[in-house]
Amino acid sequence: MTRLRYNRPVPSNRKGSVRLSDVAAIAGVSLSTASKVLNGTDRISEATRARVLAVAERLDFRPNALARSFALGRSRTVGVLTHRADSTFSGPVVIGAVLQLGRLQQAALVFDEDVLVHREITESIRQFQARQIDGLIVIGDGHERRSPSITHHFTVPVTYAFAASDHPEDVVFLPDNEGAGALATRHLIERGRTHIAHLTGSPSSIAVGLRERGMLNALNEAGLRPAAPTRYGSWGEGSGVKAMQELLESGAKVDAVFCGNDHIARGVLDVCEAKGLRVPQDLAVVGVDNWEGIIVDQGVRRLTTIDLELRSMGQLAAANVLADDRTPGEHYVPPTLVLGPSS
Amino acid sequence: MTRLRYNRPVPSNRKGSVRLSDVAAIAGVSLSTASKVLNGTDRISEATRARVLAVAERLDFRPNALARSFALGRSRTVGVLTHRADSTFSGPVVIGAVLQLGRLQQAALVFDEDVLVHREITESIRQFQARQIDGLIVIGDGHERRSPSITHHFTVPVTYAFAASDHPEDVVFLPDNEGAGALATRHLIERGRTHIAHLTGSPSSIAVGLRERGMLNALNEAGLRPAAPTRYGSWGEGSGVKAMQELLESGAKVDAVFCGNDHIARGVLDVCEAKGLRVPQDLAVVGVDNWEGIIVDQGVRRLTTIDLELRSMGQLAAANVLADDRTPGEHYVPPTLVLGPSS
DNA sequence: CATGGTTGCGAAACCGATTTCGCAATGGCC
DNA sequence: GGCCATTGCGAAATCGGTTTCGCAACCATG
Repeated sequence: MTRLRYNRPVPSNRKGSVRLSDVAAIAGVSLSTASKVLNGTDRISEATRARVLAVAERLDFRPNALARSFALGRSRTVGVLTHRADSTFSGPVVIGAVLQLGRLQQAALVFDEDVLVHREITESIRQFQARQIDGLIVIGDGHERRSPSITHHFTVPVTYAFAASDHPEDVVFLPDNEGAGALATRHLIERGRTHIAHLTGSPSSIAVGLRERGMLNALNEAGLRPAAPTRYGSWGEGSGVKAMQELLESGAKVDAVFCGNDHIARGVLDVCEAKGLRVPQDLAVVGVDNWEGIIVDQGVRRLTTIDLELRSMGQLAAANVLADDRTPGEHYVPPTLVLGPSS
Repeated sequence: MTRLRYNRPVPSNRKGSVRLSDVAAIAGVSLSTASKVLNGTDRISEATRARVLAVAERLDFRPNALARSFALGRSRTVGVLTHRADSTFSGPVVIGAVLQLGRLQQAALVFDEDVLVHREITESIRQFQARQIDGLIVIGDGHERRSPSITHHFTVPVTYAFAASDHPEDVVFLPDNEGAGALATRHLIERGRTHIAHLTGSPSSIAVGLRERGMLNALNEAGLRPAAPTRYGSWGEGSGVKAMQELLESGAKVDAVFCGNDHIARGVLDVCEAKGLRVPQDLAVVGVDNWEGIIVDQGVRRLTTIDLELRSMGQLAAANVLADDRTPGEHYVPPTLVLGPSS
């Protein structure tokens, strides 16, 4: 009767994990052969392949990612450079990017720089280089300024999101403000509205101009014209109240308003309630940003709104930076319509 | 006249980067000595140290992080396991954690699991192990359920945030709901209020119970009692409207209300406006969540509110998982008071 | 049968750091 | 002067994979 052979773990490792050499030894092949089998490179006979795979499976072999990275020179880590990631709108972009990276088995090394110094090598850039990142995602703050291009500091792909870069060959993902304006307007037209006004924020904002253009395009397609001159203001609820009151006082015939954001739209709703205007029967209202979607889980949705798909933008940027075909230039992320009771 | 010696790069590397061996060769020391100088280990004469450091500086030597990780067996990567990271409240926690990790030069490998199967080895866990993460942060969804403890699957530290684990020795960071209730109430008392009511969400929520207790404690300290029985409801604005109307109809004397969240508080504000109650003179209002702070950049703040500091929670969890002293048990993140015009 | 190409696999170099161990020189002490 | 401990430094092993190169066996072709 033979002595029971206990299930002694195979490796004599420091961490007790199974190494490729363990697999090779047990399968009776060389290290190189085992490696080739696992990676599918080079020609290997079907018999050997099967044997190695079986042993690897049995030992639950998991290649040491650190050794692999070292040998390949690829870190499976992507740098993410944010510009005030704690701002309201950047958050979803960062989350979208980081989650997508996770799905692609890539770690994210996220640095938040207060200022992006133009074309200068910052400490963050040096860190990224030292860490041998496989790619870099630069996430802006969604404002109008172009980010300084830092692509030339890297040999790995760099993708920009939520702020244009100042180099035309860079790959950039941006919200489609023009599309948002068109989407909102077409929706209102489909709902039978023909007298549509635009109440929005600061006229100096490029985004405002683009949404305006999108709206005008959609109106033109339908042979319509704006029901009233666009009213500019600030981005707060109070501004929406004021703009709506003035619009009503102007006596213009209006059956729908496209609002620059959801705050303004809320202000409009408040005025409607105060004045006894029924929404959407008397006036349809569409906002932008979908923050009811962000904030409200249990709350009641009051608004139809345009979601600029910031999370998708981060997701697309992450997928892009690791992709093979990266078309240079600015890519616009299609917005979506979120239906609510206001239209 | 000697020929000009061009600034030929030193290394014969594949990536053209400076290796430690380059530094050592030029400084005229061995690889090991150079390594010891750079890491401060072992005894080295001042002269050699200075020489090596000077050369390293001159060549702009940056150690290859991949080789370093491999040799040390530490990946400088922390796993982050989220449970629906796109939910409203988890987002800030994830952002806080990821940014803090970046500050600590650690990459984040973020996996989002739809379900955390109790104590089972999921594919995510296997991936984390294969990637040799240096630590793991488990971020819950802020709901009441305890996350299943997965600490035993890892040899590296595991820290939980935003959901208790079901193992008492785990390190857990949670919002301080009791503290939030107390903070809000003390603030109202300091403002001279003595008739304080509580309008909140579902009575089955543990968070609600804790906030209630915090409020009662603070009232007791001041020798006060609630101005009215707590009114429960849902978490939406409509619920706040209803509760406030009922409170007024009940005839109770009330000069302040503590609301379960900012939606409810908004509903209360609306009722006040409709009934001609001045805020804060006739009625002070405090909410919870500070979503005006999250959402509004330009908007006008209407509410005083309690910020549960979710971002800080992520930050603390990240710092903790890499720290040396990790006290087991549940740690409560102190909430902050955000002053607004409603109190 | 000679030749040349293909197939299957292994030995060894390599990636770039850290770390162990040992040697020689130096210094202190009796 | 003799002995031992300390100091300063280098040779070589190590981490665990990937990859190059070459060898031997086999096959097909003329």
